[in-house]
Amino acid sequence: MSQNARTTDLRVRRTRKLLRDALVDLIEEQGFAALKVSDIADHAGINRATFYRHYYDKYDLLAHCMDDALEDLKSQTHPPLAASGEMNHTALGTNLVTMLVHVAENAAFYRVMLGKDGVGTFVSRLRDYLRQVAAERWQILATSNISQPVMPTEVVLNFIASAYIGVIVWWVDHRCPGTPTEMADHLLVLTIEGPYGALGIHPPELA
Amino acid sequence: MSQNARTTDLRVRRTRKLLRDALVDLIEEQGFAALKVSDIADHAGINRATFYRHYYDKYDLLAHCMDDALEDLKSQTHPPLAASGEMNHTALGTNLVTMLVHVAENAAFYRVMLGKDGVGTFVSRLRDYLRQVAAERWQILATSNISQPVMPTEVVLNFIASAYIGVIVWWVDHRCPGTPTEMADHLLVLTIEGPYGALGIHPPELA
Amino acid sequence: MSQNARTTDLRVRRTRKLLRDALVDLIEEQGFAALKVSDIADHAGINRATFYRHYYDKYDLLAHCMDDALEDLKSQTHPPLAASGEMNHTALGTNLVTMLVHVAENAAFYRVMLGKDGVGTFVSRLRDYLRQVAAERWQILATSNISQPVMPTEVVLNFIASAYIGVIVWWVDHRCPGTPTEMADHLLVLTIEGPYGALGIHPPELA
Amino acid sequence: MSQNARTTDLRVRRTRKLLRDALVDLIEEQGFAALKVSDIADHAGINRATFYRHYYDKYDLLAHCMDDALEDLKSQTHPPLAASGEMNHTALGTNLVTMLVHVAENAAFYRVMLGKDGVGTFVSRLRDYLRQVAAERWQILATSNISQPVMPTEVVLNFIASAYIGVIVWWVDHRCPGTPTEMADHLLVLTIEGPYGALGIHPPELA
DNA sequence: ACGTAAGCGAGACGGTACGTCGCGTCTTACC
DNA sequence: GGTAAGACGCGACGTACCGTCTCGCTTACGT
Repeated sequence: MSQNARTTDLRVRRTRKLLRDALVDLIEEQGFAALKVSDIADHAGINRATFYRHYYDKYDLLAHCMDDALEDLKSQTHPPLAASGEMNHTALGTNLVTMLVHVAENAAFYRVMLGKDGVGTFVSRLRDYLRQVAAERWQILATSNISQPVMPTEVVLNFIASAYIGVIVWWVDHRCPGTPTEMADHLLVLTIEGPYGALGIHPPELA
Repeated sequence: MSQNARTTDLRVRRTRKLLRDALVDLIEEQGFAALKVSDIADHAGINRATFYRHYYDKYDLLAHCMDDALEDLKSQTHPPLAASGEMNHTALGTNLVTMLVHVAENAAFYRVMLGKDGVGTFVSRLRDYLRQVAAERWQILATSNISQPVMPTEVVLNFIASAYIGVIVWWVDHRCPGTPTEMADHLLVLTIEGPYGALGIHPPELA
Repeated sequence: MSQNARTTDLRVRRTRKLLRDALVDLIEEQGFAALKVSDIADHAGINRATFYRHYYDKYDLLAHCMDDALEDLKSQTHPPLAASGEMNHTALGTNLVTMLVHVAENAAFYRVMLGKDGVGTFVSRLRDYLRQVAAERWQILATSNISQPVMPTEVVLNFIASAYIGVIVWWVDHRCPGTPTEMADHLLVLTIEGPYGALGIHPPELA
Repeated sequence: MSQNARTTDLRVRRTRKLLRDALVDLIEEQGFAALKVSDIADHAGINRATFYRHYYDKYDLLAHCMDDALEDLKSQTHPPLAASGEMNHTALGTNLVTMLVHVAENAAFYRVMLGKDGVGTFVSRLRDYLRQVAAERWQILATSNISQPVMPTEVVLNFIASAYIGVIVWWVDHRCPGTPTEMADHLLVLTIEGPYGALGIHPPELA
């Protein structure tokens, strides 16, 4: 159960991989809540008792899958800092593209985790991560672009993080139309110019 | 089980109300997944077998609670059409305020349904509703304010709907700071000027 | 529930009769153990709640049916005492015939109560009654026909009582072949000459 | 559930034995009808769910107990055929003794199964067996001892089989007074000379 | 390379919750 | 007052899935 770093036994690694793959397959078919441990074990061609040698329960298995995915995601994105310490707008866009590429590569997984009947916990964790990324970006901008915020920063960060997830959900649900780069552009426009701007609306009088 | 509108028997109505109240109470304490039917029945002071005379299972009970909440929400908001057929910006803001008041009144329910370990289905349904409202709004604006959209409308609608939910989640999780009117203002600013604008950032060059 | 003698209300008498008839009908079809109160009530065309106004449960109803039957049986048989105080062998045979006529008239009831999956309690009660009748007969005979018994009287009485029931069971199970008088003759022969004698076997040496 | 002959798993055999023993104990205390599966499981120190892994319900368990007992009984008695093909009266008596020894050894079981509130099915099965044994005996006698029967053989066989059961019931209910050999003698006398003969009555005139 | 400790399959078991059923009580309305 | 209709508390039912536990067999590892 320990998962202690670098388990080396081939059989163990094989078993765990089979189980994790089975999990994603089955969540897609039936949703996570409906899954039974025996389903997962059967689908993986693994004895049920063996499942318990590696994971406490299906939630534990899921958590490890989420860890893997988020670990992978985090390892590919880096702070958008220019050498000068200023905002590197290119890096910012690059990060978005990187993230969307990762999502596209694991489209089945994200569709399953974020969609209707998705896994609330994963949504939460992903949102937290996006918020944190946005916060870091804001930290950098704030130093160079001082201004008085008209609302709590937290509100804006939650707005952005959730909005991004909403777009990602739509994207994977529709089998990732367009390229990651195009989607990243859309997100940047939405972030900088706002939804109205993205729709081409230039509000006349309103505040 | 029939649930046929306007069940008249007082005992039946009483029983169902007790069960629905118990559900919300307990989701708050333990989360929905961890709930047992016997917990709900006990907390409601109802026999477990009686529970099954009214609902198939806890999911059915939950669905009815969601129906009630969304029904309530929808009945309070109305299309922001001016008499002239033009966009009524005042009505638009009023609708937002109305919605937030409703959320604040049912803060416990929304905190529970939308938060970490929330109920994916409810998030979906609420998002669908918000997207639909946004779509209607956009229909009205589109006729009077023609312009070429730079991205699929669907992307923007999902962006907005999810973003609103993200803000609502933050709001109820922090016990609804500020007034509904202030929050509605924030949302309008975020929608019209975008997150950067809301933070007071006026991006120099980026298009 | 009181059953107090001569309940006079016509509706009550009608309800009880319907229920008792329904009981016998249904025991025949499904056996007593498998019966539900609602089955009985339905078959009787009576509301289930009304059933409980008259009987505690199906066992109570059954007990009353058994009481009726045994009451009826007992009221028709009389001690086989001649005026002289001696055994009246004619009366003895007459009693048997009377009993068998009663059984034949209630064949369905006895078949149901005594047969495979019958009601143990009724078998017991009937056996007790037969044993008591046999004991009385023996009392009379014993005074006039002294002899040293070779085994406890109780053994013989149980032998006879059970044997009679066995024959009755066979008789009603085969739809009462022959006349009650013939059966009574058979029983008398079996009782007086014994099974071997009844089969025409005259054992050479034994005993 | 398979019960396939010679289940080899020690745990399975142990569990089934515990359950069967518990059943007999509890029938004695409360009667079969009043027993709950949970009572049996508790008394056996077995989880209720495990009960259902081995038996459909309490009736199934009972049936298996009856099978065991009758199997045991049958395996100990053998046809009373002399080498010459003639009736072996010694073997006949020996069989009776064997049977009564078996009954005495399982007195609790038989008291419970045959007594008041006994199990009708078991009484039936035992009676069928005794009738069959008697029939075989009669087959042998009939060839050597031709005579015209005065009543259907079936009547006599039922008479005997039921009578024997009646005596057995009395015997186990009174904690098996006397020796099996003595009881066997009584039964032989009753069978050959009849109840009147056993009581020392030599009926004067009646034919 | 090979003996041995491990991982594994099979399946019995204790346990908990499920959804159902039938009981017996009660209330309401009708006749 | 007797009855019909039906909600309800209660408790047992039989099932499903969980997580644990042997018990042998097989398989990769370490010397």
